[in-house]
This record gives sequence, C-alpha cells and structure tokens, in this order.
Amino acid sequence: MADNTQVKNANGRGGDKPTTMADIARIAGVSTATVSRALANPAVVTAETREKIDRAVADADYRVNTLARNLRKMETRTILVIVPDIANPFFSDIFRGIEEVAHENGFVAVIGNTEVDPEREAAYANMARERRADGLLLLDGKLPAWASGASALGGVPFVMACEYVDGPDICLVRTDNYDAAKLAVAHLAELGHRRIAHIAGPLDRSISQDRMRGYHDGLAEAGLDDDPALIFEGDFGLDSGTAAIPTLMLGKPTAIFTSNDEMAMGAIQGLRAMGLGVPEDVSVVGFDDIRFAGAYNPPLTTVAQPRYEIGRLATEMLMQLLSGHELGQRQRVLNSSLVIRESSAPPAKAGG
Amino acid sequence: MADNTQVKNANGRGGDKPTTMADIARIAGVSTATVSRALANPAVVTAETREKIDRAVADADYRVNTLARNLRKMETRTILVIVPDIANPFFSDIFRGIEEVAHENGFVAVIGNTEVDPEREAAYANMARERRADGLLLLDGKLPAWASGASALGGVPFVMACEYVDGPDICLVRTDNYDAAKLAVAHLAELGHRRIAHIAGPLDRSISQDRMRGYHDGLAEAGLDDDPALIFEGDFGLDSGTAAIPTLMLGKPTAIFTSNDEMAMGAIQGLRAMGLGVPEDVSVVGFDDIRFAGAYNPPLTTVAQPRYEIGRLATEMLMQLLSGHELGQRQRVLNSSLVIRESSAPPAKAGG
DNA sequence: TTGAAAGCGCTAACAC
DNA sequence: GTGTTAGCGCTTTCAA
Repeated sequence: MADNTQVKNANGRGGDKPTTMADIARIAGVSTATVSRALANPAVVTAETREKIDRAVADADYRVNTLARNLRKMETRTILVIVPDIANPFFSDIFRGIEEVAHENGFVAVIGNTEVDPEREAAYANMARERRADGLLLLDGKLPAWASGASALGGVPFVMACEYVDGPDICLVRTDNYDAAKLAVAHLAELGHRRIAHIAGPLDRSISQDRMRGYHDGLAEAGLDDDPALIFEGDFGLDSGTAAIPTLMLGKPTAIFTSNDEMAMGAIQGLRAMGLGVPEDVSVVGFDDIRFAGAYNPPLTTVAQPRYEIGRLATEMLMQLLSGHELGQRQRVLNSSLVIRESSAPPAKAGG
Repeated sequence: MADNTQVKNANGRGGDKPTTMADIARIAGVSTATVSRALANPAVVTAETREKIDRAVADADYRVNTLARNLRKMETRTILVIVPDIANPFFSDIFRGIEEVAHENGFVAVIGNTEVDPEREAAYANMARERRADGLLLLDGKLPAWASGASALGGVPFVMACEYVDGPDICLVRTDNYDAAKLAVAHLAELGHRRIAHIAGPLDRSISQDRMRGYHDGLAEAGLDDDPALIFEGDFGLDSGTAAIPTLMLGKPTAIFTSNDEMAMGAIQGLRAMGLGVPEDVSVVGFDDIRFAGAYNPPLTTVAQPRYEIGRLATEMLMQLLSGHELGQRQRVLNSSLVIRESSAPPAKAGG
C-alpha cells in the first residue's frame, strides 16, 4: 500500500498522467463536448450516449478538473469569509451557517482570519481581486478599505454581517444592537439597580458603539444617571473583563452590562477575586449567548443573537448577488432577545 | 457610487473586459513572458524593464488571474481541513494554527465542516480529487474512507491531526491521550479519591478510546477498582455531560474524569442541579483546556493540549508533503500537561 | 443530438 | 535577458 506521498491512481498525482475528459471521450467514442454536456446536463444527451459515458467515467474513476473548469467559466465557486477571530465562538457559530448555505449552492467557504491585523486584512481583501474567490462575506467591520464602499473592493460582490459601515447600497445582515442593549439595561433597572456599569467592546467597531449608545439611552429612559466612571473600554477578550473590575468597582455599581459574554465571564472572575458574588453582590448581563453562557456559573443573563441564522441569511444574500438576481432588500435586521438567567437579580439592598 | 452589484473597475466584474497580462505587456512594450517573469521572479529581469512593467501594473490596477495560473501550474495552493464541528473551540484553536502556516506559505485553508455527516464527509473528500485542493488535513477520524489508507483518497497527500487511524505510513500529529488520561486519574487518586467515574467521548473515535484506556489503566495503577457503573459514554457535548450525572451518581463517585471540558461543564451543571458542589462534594477533571476552562466556576482542572501547535505542526508537515520533500518523521506526538485548578480537591471524607 | 474548434489567461520550454 | 510559442483541461459557440 506504499507510502502516502507516492500512491497513484487513475487520477494520479504520483507523476503519471491523469485521466482527462479527452480520455473519457476516446473510451466512450464520442467528442469531449459531448462528455462535458453529459456531465453538466445529462438530459441533453441520449440515454445511450449517456450510458457509454457514465461507464467510461466509472471505469477510469474520472473526476473533472475544477481548475480547468474554473478558468473557462471565470469563476471559483468560492466565497471568502473575513473574520477577526475564528476561535471566538461567536464567529464560529455564524460560520456554521455560512458554510452550510455555501455548500448547498455548490460553493466553498474559505475563512480569512485577520486577527485584526491590517496586513492580513489587506492580503485577504486582495484574494477576491485575484479571482481566488467570487464574493466576500465580511464579519470584520474594521477594514479601512470597506469604508469607501464597494468600489474599494474592485467591484467584488460582498455582504457584511454584524459589523457594518454606512452606505445605502451596502448589503448587510445584522441584529439591532442598540435596541438589545437598551433592553438589557432596562432589565437591570427594573430589577431595582440604580448604578449600572458598562464594559464596552473596542469603540472603533460599530457593534460596540451601538451597544454603548443603547446603554446610555437605556439609562436615560430609566431616569438613571450616566456616570463616566462606570464605563470601561475592553477588547471583547476574557481578560479585559477581569481587568475592568478594580477600576469599575470604585464607582460602586450594583450591576454591570458587558458588551459580550466573554467579558462578562472575565468580569465575574474579577468580582470573585475581590470576594464579590454574582448575583448577590453584583448583577452581570452579557451579550451574544455563546455556547457556554447558559452553562456558566452563574448562568449568564445575556442577549441571544441568532448567529447561525445571520450566517445563513448573509450567505443567501451573497448567492443572490453572485447569480446577478436583484435583491429584495439589501439590509436585513434580525431580532435578538434577552435571555434571563441567574447572573442578574435584584440588588442586595432592595432586599432580594 | 452606484450599486454594489454593478460597480466596475479596471479588473472589472461588471461586464467590461478585465485587464490581462497581455494588456500589461502591450502597455509596457514587452512580451507576456517577461511580464510573467517580472511578477514571479523580479530579479531575473533588468531594472529598467521591471520598472516599466511595475508602472503599467500600477496604472492599470492589474492583478494576476489566479484561475489561469492554477490551471497552468496544476495546483490550487489550497488545503482542505476536514473537521467534525468548527463551532467547537477545540477545533477552532487548531484551525488558527493551520490557517497561519498555510498563509505563511501562500496557501489558503478551506474548512469542511462535516457535522459527522457521512454524506458531507464524502463530498469534502471528493474535493481534493477534483483538484479543488492540493492536500488534506483531517481532524475527523471517522471518515470510513481513511480507514483503508492513503489509496482511498486517490493519492491526495494528507495529514491527520488528533484523531487517527492505524497505518505505518500515515502522517499524524497528536498528543498522547492515553498518558494524559492516566495522569488525570493519578491526580485524583493522589488527592484521596477512591471512586472515580468517567464520562467518555463517543467510543468510535480514537481519542475517546485512548482516554478511556488511560482511565482504566490509571485506576489499575492506583490500585482502585474499576466499576462499569462508573462509566458513561457521552458525545463530547455539554448536555451529555449533564445527562450522565443522575446515572453516574448512583455509583457514588467522589470524582469524575471527563473526556473533554464541555462535558465537564455539563457535568458540573448536573451536579449543581442535584445540589452537589464542585469540588466540595465531587471533584471534576476535564480534558483540552479550552478557552473558557480557566474562567469557569470553579476553574477547571484539565489536560492542556497544545492546540495551536498541533495545527501548525500538522500544516507544516503537509507543506513538506506537497513540496515533495522527504519527511523527517511521519508521526509527531506532542506533550500535553495537567493543569490543576479548583475543580479538583481532596474528597470531603478525607477531611481536605 | 453531436462534433469541430476556438479560446479562458497564464507559465515554461526553447530559441535567440 | 527577452520573445515566441505551445499548451494546461475544460466549456461553448457554431455548424452539421
């Protein structure tokens, strides 16, 4: 059975010549055009011809060469998904939805993991222009190139998800982060909290900004004061949630609304380190409802976004764009919902 | 700025003819061969020629057509990574390492998310044979096709990571799951636990089997009895960890070793639901040290695998394979280590 | 319904 | 150091 670098077969990479469509044509006694047709659109050839071809294909274990097909058709059937961090469960769930729709349409989804590194962002943005991908799905709103709109991408079709830049013609699927944040703050206010802190995400990202705005307006609507000492800008990472606590607790909040679940977990760790319990001493509300939010101790009250659905919808939109169909709507805003669990409760002084 | 489906540019997809190498050649007053050389290997043309070409490329905003290049060179510079579940943080961390090495080598990594569905597994396995990928990285040991060795993949170079099937010539990067599991059990035994339960992963997967064997042998070496009532087969999901608890607790264990961290978290939820605390009533040890293990409450004692490193190493191996170099070693076994945190402690009766 | 033939845009001999 | 030329394997007119 030999060594894995040298195994050969009918289609072999081991050095011998691979089977081509011409070989099949010769074996079946037809032209390459007919083989091509039989493979792409079986209905268009006679049953007899089809049979001969099918047999030849099976005998030779033939597979079309996608490379040649791609060049001829000038398409790759590949979409490139640009994400800031694939190891973030938020993105990997969205990706599941993307990958599924892509696959259903005979497309392949490639991930470009930028780690928010401008150099890598640029490298990936170029991929589409070099015709390594037919279209782009952007989950990373920071790319400066996007800011100037579609033209900066050289006419490559793209859809943004979650993050966004302004522009009337930009295709976009997202949830209403502003509303959801307001809801989260309202929930805490209703429980009786008066001093509600906020751990924000990086403020150069649209979702962080929206959640922050929702926080401010939520406070205002509840008639609570808006103390700058109760705001901390994190980076969506666990550690930044923990790091926020010592500073934030100086302002004596009884509740904290964090811009994602990871920072909520980090914050809870930080509170624990100070000997404070959640929700007994401080309530915490997160955002995203990632896979582990409900299984955390305490289970996290958080905003559930339909991540899988966002991925599916954005990809369906891109498929429309690629097939040249007119889009019904360019912007879709999905509903998110507050999931109330044990990490939020009335403040201690309110008597539980 | 028009509509994102119709924007055109020099390389345009909007319908007008794209710039080709022939255009650049004409503008620069050289042959296409020279343009090709100047782009691929600048040192081989004179500075003067290079300059003319560079200017023409910049002016026309030219990008090589990878489709044509790929056909000509009969390569895709793409590797396909087959994973059972990308939303699992264990895999997404490995993928980070993969994606990085691929990128360093001018390759692109595509994820094939199988969801352990045989149909999708087969579809992805075919991709390489259709020349949509140059090589395969298998993180999913279940594909029946692999079982028969390299030949089943039609000579496509591949490397397995973590999961494996037997075969002397299979390229493989993994950690020693057997040893690590023994270590975990030894740790619990040393703390004074006598009845140690095990929540296994799906037993048709090599890693589950290895961890289970390590559990058995770990018990034996500690002189503990091996009670079938203390074993439960889960599916690596959170819920299966929770589901295991009612059954398992009938056997009165004081400690549980789970085959991954997700099931450990699930188990802790299940114990909580029964009013049992961790580690006061029952100690829990997980496996993998995923992103949230240390931030869990209680922080999880677990086996840390160098996931990122596994991804990097496996990809480096595949790059070797693809470049035709002889491999130093076909199998690499990396070290994992036990990370002791608060979820494991001496049993209550031991007075710890 | 089928065949002949013309490329898709690039790279790599081979000649100069 | 540069140009000429012959394809890579497929799809798709256009004719028959």
